[in-house]
Amino acid sequence: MLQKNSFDIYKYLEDKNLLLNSPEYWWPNVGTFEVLIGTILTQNTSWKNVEKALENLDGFLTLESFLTLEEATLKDMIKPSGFYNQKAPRLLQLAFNIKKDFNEFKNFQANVTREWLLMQKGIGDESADSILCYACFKDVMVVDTYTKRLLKSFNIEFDKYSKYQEYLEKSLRSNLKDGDLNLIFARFHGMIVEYNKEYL
DNA sequence: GGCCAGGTGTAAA
DNA sequence: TTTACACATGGC
Repeated sequence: MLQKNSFDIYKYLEDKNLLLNSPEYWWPNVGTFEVLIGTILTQNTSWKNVEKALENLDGFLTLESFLTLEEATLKDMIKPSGFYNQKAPRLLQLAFNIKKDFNEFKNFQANVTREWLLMQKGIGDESADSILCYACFKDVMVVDTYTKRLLKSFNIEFDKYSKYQEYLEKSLRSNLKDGDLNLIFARFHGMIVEYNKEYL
């Protein structure tokens, strides 16, 4: 039996023009500290609720300004995104550790590793990869609920996150090795999300 | 009113 | 190593 590879799926999604009216990157404000906040706030939470929280955080979405927030204030601001009692201290600890280990956000972007991210409380596989892809522009493919649901619709399932990621990245790396892989992975992820909203 | 959403950490088997 | 559960709001 012939099994689809991820490049087949990529082309299938491309033909549907799912990102026709979207900016280059589907995640808002890529390459900024705000991406880290959004990544943690959206854990098991709809993006609509995250948007409300991000609006409340207006003016505090840089590393330096975020670090001036009191935990109680932050909890109140991110309340719409849920799980605020655990997200608030985790976000502050993350910001503190970035300051401590990298001093500036741009040094974090250039030098952070997946291992460093996974040591942070509140960052697991998916959040680490979202940060690497959308905040640091690394060539990494994010695996989320949408991704798994799409693959399942093609009868493709794995038992571990890393196997999903390997499946997704492998044939794109070999077929599109001369392209901007970061942007390709980001758009692939974006198309997967839009496909879910439209068809699944 | 119940179920789900762009997961993660922890405790118990 | 796997499984179960807590975390919490807002939309449908």
